[in-house]
Amino acid sequence: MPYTLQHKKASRQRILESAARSFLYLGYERTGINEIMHDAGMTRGAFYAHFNSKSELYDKALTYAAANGRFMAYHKNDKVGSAWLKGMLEGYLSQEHFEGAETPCPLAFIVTDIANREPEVRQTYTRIYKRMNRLIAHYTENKSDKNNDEVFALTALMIGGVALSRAVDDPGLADRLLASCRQAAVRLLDEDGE
Amino acid sequence: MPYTLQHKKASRQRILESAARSFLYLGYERTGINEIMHDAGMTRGAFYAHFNSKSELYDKALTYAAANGRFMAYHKNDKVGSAWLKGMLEGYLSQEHFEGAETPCPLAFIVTDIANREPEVRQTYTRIYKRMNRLIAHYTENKSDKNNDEVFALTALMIGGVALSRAVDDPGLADRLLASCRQAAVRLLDEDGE
DNA sequence: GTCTAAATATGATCAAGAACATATATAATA
DNA sequence: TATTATATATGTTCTTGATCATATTTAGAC
Repeated sequence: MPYTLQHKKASRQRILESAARSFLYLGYERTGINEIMHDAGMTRGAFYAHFNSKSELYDKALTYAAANGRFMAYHKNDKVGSAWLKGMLEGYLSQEHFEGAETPCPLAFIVTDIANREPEVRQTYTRIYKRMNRLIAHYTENKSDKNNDEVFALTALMIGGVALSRAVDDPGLADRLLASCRQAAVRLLDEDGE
Repeated sequence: MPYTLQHKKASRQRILESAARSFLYLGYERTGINEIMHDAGMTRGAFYAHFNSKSELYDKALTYAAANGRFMAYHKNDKVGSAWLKGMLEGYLSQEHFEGAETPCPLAFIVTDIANREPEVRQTYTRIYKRMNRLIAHYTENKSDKNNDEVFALTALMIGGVALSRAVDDPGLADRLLASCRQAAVRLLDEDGE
């Protein structure tokens, strides 16, 4: 048998990394297989030994980006309760996140692209979104036993804030709007805590 | 002189309408000049008598969509203060808005597409976004004379909520998250009012 | 009615990019 | 070292779509 299995796995990994970066920053249509493969140190032909289509790659890259993204990074640390929440908010609604973070949150970077993608992709996106909410709800420790739907507003605020700060032309405006979102997010959290 | 001037204006109008719809719902790359012109009752050749490029059309369609969009529609009614605000929120964060409204808000429908567009387009987007904030701030009537940056969080919540509800796979989830956003928005407003 | 300038239509060009088919290079095994 | 299965590379096809050049139609002016 040729080429060790880990060689192939490493190649696939590099493809996923470069695909995730490109898809998140340039969107679906503007990223090409050629460039992705070139960034991964290969040429286009090798692509089809790893994935069946561009759309499938998008799906896998989305999952990959979510697992390694800014948000999940915070999940790993050992803070608890509101300390975790505030730290996560600071990081998520930050300047570094929207401009050039290595691992941005796909939920925020490609919200608008998702509606036109294949059903599988939308399903993947939805799953990731649900997980994000579930995770935050866990840290919120809502006393009342009603559902945790308040979290939806918080995540919408986070995702909207980051997406907007990226869209907007004016860096100063981006900073101000992120600051405003941080404040509002904390306020929403404090109320829910009661 | 051939063709009356209003004839040309009417054609341009139809192009803008069909372009706005297509750009908002399908995004930049998935909408083609051919289809836009066909929807407007012409063929591609006629396009260049009205606009210089697809990118220029996008810019103009964005402005057009903003002027005729869901948000501006509410600006015209005669409600005042918090009545206006709550009505606007109900309409903006509504099911009809994210699924198939004739005139959706471009800020929410194409947030993520903007970062990769030409500078002129980003400038236009930013201008529209600023106007939205200014308008809401006007109705908020903030007592304190500090800046009105709290509005940024409100609009981020609105835009994020609508964008997410469109992305998500599950209509029930979309409804719940919109409801959550409506509640949170009102809460944010009530606090600012003090 | 004829003429003319501008609006619209048709045909052609050109580039980009996904997908595939075929070639080559690799590394484990015998 | 020869073999072989598989990873990667190269060349090609095909489609799509923006743009442009050239026709044709239109409605007002003479």
